[in-house]
Amino acid sequence: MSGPHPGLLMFIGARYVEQRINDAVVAAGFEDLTPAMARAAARLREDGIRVTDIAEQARITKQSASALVDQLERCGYVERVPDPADARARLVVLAPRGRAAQAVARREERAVEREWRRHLGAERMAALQDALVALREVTDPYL
Amino acid sequence: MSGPHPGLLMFIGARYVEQRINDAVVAAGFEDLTPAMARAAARLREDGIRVTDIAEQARITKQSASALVDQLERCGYVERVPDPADARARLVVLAPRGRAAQAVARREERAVEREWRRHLGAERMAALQDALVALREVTDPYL
DNA sequence: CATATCAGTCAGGGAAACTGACCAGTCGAG
DNA sequence: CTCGACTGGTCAGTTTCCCTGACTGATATG
Repeated sequence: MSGPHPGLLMFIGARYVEQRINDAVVAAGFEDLTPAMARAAARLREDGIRVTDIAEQARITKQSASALVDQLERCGYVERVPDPADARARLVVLAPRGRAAQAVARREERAVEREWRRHLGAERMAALQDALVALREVTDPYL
Repeated sequence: MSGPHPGLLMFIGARYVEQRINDAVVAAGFEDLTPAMARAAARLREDGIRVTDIAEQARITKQSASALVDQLERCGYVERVPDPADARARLVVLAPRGRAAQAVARREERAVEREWRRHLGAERMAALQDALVALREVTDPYL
């Protein structure tokens, strides 16, 4: 019919972005940051997040999330601080090193976006963004 | 600026499709087919394919590809037959059970596409497809 | 205050990928 | 035609990532 399935095309695109960002972060000297750690770290907010929430958003068990946070903590990317609102919980917050790595990742993300825009033109890029956002209503149970 | 990065949105969409297809295949009684096996099996062609080529296309090592084909073979989805053109090689071909599973997967794939088209409208769906195909020139080294 | 719920850890296991070393068949150059 | 380089594939061993199940301690609810 109309060529490859959009799902496959999205997979290719998503893999490309992840690879680009990972390469950039590693090249910037953060060599101990694995893709899985990065995926977990991507959920971090300024005001901290609970391990359980990371797990839920990333669709992994809290044990897996906890192990990844362990690694991130050991490598100095994050810290665990007590949650003032709930004595059972602890908040995962970015440490300075994590903040630096995140800046590199965001910069690369923007670079990829610029390249795509240059390749597609502003119009088609906007159409892509629009369609993807709209699709999210169907494909993302978190929203 | 303009909401989530397209790479993330693509990831969400791709994960959704993979999940839907996997669920459908499992529901149809192919419960021993893991996502990794399915990803390898998706590369199969009517006329057979070499393990090395599966590895290259799926971007995994030939050892990993070989292990997945082992599993697929053990579960009756594929067979390995000698390659008439090269005595070193063997061709991986679909067995009847694999053909049946593939039919289910293709049907679900089309169902997802229909749902997306209904949600977006034909026009935006076409724009999405168009942009994704164009992006592939940038993101897919295989083309 | 008793019980159910929730945050998180501990222990153990399995799937899927990797590297490195290796064998056997094929191909091209001398 | 044969010898070295290349290629298809396997074997052995390891790592990463994620899972289930059982558990502790803190909080919330009746």
